[in-house]
This record gives sequence, structure tokens and C-alpha cells, in this order.
Amino acid sequence: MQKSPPSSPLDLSVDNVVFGFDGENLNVLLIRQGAPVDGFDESKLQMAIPGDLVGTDEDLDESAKRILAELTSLKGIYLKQFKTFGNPNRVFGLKDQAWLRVFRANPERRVVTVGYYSLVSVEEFKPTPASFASQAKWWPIDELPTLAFDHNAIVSEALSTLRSALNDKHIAFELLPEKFTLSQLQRLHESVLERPLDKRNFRKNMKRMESLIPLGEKQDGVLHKPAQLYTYKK
Amino acid sequence: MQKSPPSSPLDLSVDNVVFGFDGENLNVLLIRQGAPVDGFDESKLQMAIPGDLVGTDEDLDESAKRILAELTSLKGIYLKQFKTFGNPNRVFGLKDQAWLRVFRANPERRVVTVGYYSLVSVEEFKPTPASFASQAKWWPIDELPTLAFDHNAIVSEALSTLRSALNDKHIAFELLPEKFTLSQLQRLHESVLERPLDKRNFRKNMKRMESLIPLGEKQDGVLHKPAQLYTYKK
DNA sequence: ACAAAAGTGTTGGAGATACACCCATGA
DNA sequence: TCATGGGTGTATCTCCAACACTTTTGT
Repeated sequence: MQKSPPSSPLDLSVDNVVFGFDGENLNVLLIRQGAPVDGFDESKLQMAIPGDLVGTDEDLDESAKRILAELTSLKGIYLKQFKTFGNPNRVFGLKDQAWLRVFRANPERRVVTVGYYSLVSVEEFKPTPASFASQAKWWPIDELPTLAFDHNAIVSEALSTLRSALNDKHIAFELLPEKFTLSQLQRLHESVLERPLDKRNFRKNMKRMESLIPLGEKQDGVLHKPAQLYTYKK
Repeated sequence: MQKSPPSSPLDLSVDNVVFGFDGENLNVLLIRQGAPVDGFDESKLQMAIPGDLVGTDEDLDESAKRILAELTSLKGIYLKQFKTFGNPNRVFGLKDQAWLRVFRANPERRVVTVGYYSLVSVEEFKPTPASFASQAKWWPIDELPTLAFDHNAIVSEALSTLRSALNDKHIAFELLPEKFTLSQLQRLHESVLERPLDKRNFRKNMKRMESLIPLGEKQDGVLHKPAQLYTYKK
């Protein structure tokens, strides 16, 4: 073995698939890919999942957290690495050329990206108009537009990962508001798993986990029998 | 958003954790970290898992395959990405300085590595003295020396991944020779899971999977009742 | 009274666990 | 004949799936 040849430069990014549940459907948080800039045709701005280049001395998990916070003002949420995407041409599609040339210092450079997914409750995060996050918006997962780069593929891999994680872990609770009903929890599971679940069996299963805590309170303002509220304490 | 700052150069590598089962214990394939070179104190050569920098236009899976083949002559095996390691200082430990300066074109550069694991049968791969792989050697997983960089951590994460994969997939068969006995298969499961399994229950489970095929043959040359041989056909 | 979702138990089948003895071979 | 691992069956329990009606509230 001799010295490895000087490798050609390569950029590393992270991309975050942020799932949000609104009580009804599973959503993904999308941003406009870079804010409008003079001399750039805005129609060329695609939707994308929030991601950016990893900082010079930044650990990956750190970087994912920072970038998500910068682009969406989301903090302190469950964030998990699930797969690294390294197709040498993943950023070089025709649709992505214009953006790269405007927004990247080295548009010709290969970009490898580390995929993370995260989970929040739509209730607890409404994109705020005044910030960087002004462009962030929830999209129902089955109505996603064509996204920048290979982001559609990244989202669908994240979804499979989430689906299998849901079976043995308790991550679903990250997707709900602090107080929630069992029906909301069930609808969440159904959206993720894409199949209907039996109400009685579902409740049986949930109720025997100790981290699911019934509050004394009930829903109100609903036009039907008010449900018991629960919370989650790990 | 303005142009991202020119990011400082960064190298990308892949590292392969190759698990091998010898009928008794679970092993990991280690290599000497780079062949001896004039003017380099051989005592500075550490053991490492086989990995190297990703090629300029190479996809990650491809790269993992190529590098594994180059360093160990292993081809056509199960190879799966499991996690990317990006601690900014992961290659800058004291113990790794000397090697980096001799073998890497850019020893000061941060290296992010994509971890893969793979599975082979020790029976079917004995490192051959004549090749690049001359330095490759099996080590029992519970007696690993201190490895280069963060390779010990990479191995232990790979092991957890393997352990959970074993439950629902059929990957164990990659670790056995073409013909094997049920006891060997059981010992393999036990080494990976690190707990004893009941013989009758284990056999019941295995026998009802159709890809496990009993051959007409029996072991011989053993000093006990010879066992039925099986093979695996997916 | 009606509409809408909340809430509640039982049964049957499948799969997991626990457990102990006889068998075939080589030395 | 002895030592060594190979090979086999049954009973119990737990987990999962299927399934329909009554209750509480707001209008």
C-alpha cells in the first residue's frame, strides 16, 4: 500500500426528515430551498427537506441539530441518523443545477449526505412567519411534490425506518402534543403503518405500558363523548 | 441564505466489519494497517478493520465492496451499511498520528467514515498468504486488541446491529460453510445473541423455514453420533 | 332524539417457553 | 463400555387477532 491518491474534494451534508402528526395525517416538514436572492429566478426554488453542509469541526449529530434549528427553529427533538446517501450524482440532476450554482461555493462538487429523521407534534410546532423558518411548511406525506436532489428517496427511506422503529420503540409519542387521547395515538400509528388497527386491541396494548399515563382530565369542546387525556413520561 | 462558506476539505472512507463464525466463536477480520514501508517503524502498525477512502466517482456500496475485495480478497458477500461515524477527531488520536503521516496524502484532514458490516463463513475464507490479504487474520470478538482510530467502537456498534438483524432475517447463514449442522447453526446464534438457546425449540424454529434444506449426508470423522448436514437455499 | 366518537371483554389460534431422555459413533 | 454430542415431543403460557354494543356529550 502506498499513499492514497489525493482524493478529489467532496462535501458532506446532513438532511433531516421531520415527521409531524396533526391528529389526522402524517406530514413532512419542507422548506423552500434557499431564500430568494437577487438575480435568481424564484421559480427555480424547489421544495426540500431541511439540510445543509456539515461544519468544519462539527460532529454529525450536532450538525443535524444545528441545521434543523437554523432552518426551522425546532429544538430539542428526537433526531436519529438512519442512512448515508452517497450516489456520486445525487445532486447533479438537471433540476438542481441552477440552485447549486447560486447557493453553493463549489457547485461542481460531489455531496454525500447523512440522513436523519425526527419527530414532532404539529400542534407544538407551527412554523413562525418572522424567521428563517418562514418558508417551512407541513406537507401531507402522500402529497409531496418533487423535491430537490434525491430528497424524495430520502423521505421514503426515512419512512420505512420509522415504520419498523414504531413496532418496538416508543418514539410515536414524540409526534403528539403533551396531552393526547388514545384515538389520536391510534390514528398516528395507523398513518405510519398505513393499515387500520383494531381499537380494542390497540388500547389493550397501549394501556399495559407504564410510561403512558392517564391524566384526570377530559377533552372538552368536542361534539361527542369527551375522551380521557393521556400523557407520556419515560 | 447566502452561499455556504467554502467548506474545509474532508475525506470520506468506508470501513467494513467482517464477521466470521468458525463453528465455535464469532470472529472479526482484522488487517495490519498498511503494509510495511521503508522508513516506517513497523511497531507503529496497528490492527484495523479493512477500510479505505472512497473513490472519486464511486457509490458507497460499490466502494465498500471494492475495498473489502482489495484488502481481503473477499467477494460477493452480504454487505450492509449500518452507520456513519463523523466525530471530527476520530482519526486524530495520538496512536494514529504516525500512520496518518506516512500513508495519507492529507494527514491533517478530517475523515468521516461509513460503516458496513458483512458476514462470511470462516471455513470458506482462510486468508491467503500470497496476497494483499496476507495480513488479514481472524480474531475472536471478545479478544480484540486496541484497533486503529475508532475501530473498536465501530465493531461494537456493528455487533449490536447484527444482533438485532438476526432476529428477523436470515443473515446467519452467510456465516456458515455451505454444509453445516444444526448445532453449528445454534452455536452461531448463541454467539451473536450472547445467550443460550433451547435445543429443541431452536430446531423446531429452524426446521420450519423452507430455505433450510437437509442433505442426505452425515458428518463423519467425529467422535460421537454424526449429525445430519444441512444447506441453505434462498 | 340524534349524531359522533369514546369506551369496554371474550374467545380461539399461533407461537414461545420449559423441560429429560435415548441414540449412534469412535476410542 | 464409555464419553460425546445428536436427536426427539408434550404441556403450558403468552401474545395477537377477530369481533359488536353501550355510553357520553353537544346540538
